[in-house]
Amino acid sequence: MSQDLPTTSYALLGLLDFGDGLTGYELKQRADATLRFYWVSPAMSQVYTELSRLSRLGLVTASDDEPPGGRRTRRYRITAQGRRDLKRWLKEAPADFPTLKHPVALRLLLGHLVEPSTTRAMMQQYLDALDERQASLQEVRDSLQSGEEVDEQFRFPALVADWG
Amino acid sequence: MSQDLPTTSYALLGLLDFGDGLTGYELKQRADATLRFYWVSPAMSQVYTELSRLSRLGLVTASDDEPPGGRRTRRYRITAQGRRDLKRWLKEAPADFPTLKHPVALRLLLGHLVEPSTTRAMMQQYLDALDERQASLQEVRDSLQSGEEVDEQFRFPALVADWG
DNA sequence: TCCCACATGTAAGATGTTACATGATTTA
DNA sequence: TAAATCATGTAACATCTTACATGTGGGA
Repeated sequence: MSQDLPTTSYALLGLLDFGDGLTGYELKQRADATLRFYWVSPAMSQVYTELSRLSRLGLVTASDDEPPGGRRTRRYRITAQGRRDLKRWLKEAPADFPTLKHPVALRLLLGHLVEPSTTRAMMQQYLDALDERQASLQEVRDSLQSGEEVDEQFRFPALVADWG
Repeated sequence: MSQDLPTTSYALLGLLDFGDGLTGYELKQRADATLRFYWVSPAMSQVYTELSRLSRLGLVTASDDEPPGGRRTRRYRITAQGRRDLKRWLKEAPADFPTLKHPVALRLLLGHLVEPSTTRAMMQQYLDALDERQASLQEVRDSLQSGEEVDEQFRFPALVADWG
């Protein structure tokens, strides 16, 4: 019990900790809304696999709701053990470096291979998409009130925006 | 021929394009020195697997150097086909968003679970490590002269430094 | 009635890591 | 002479994605 899990597991566990009693589907939505800005938002199917692992390890409990003639849903809650393990991980895991995968920067570096116009077109495409993303981030921001988190979430995309 | 490859393949191909005739070992070093700032630097073993794939696809050629009684080395060069495919990728691939995996930010978000002192300790650890990283980045910077690339490379860690 | 959002999973496959295995050359 | 660096790979495994399969409920 309580071996080391991948960071994604702890991230999901953490999301469950302040939004208790979620379905896998809802959890994925939370992940898309928050996690994606400083971690990867796992695919739907991975959320389910992760949840069944956490359940197997006793870090979450599942409650089966199958109302007569209704739709089957399964709600997950973090257990005391889960909270314990999560805290332990927060304390003990080393402060790893952020990993950035920036395809646009990569291609900019290789830009000497193609005509400047192509690179410009790519950047334009990127900036357009950025605008959309910023808008969606704004929504997330509006939906929160606690100051601290927002700062952190906002920082990265703001910096990326700088880039243009 | 010339299907789509993962971004990492093109990244390595690109590195080969301006540092021709490298061994797998050297390629890995280049990747560590430059790629890691805006992409992941693949593990040694993956570099070799990737090179044999690229070789199989005809995008690179390998020259076997086995001097009598000496150490076996294999140097890789990008082919015309490889350069063509790389250019095609630079032109056609969509301008994907950067992906950030930021364990420290993640744990900051979950910080309410542990005592502030623990969080502070983690941040301190992180900042210390950042200092080292900045120093190593400075080296890379010094070893280059062309202005453009440096800017891009420098941007991210500088922003991360902001964070403290 | 048709489509979209909700809801849950399985299977196959790609990507990428760590551990293992081996050996030569250089430097302290 | 011992350790670090150079050099190349294989095997096992973990992570994560896409495609597939299935079905309910609500709204246009």
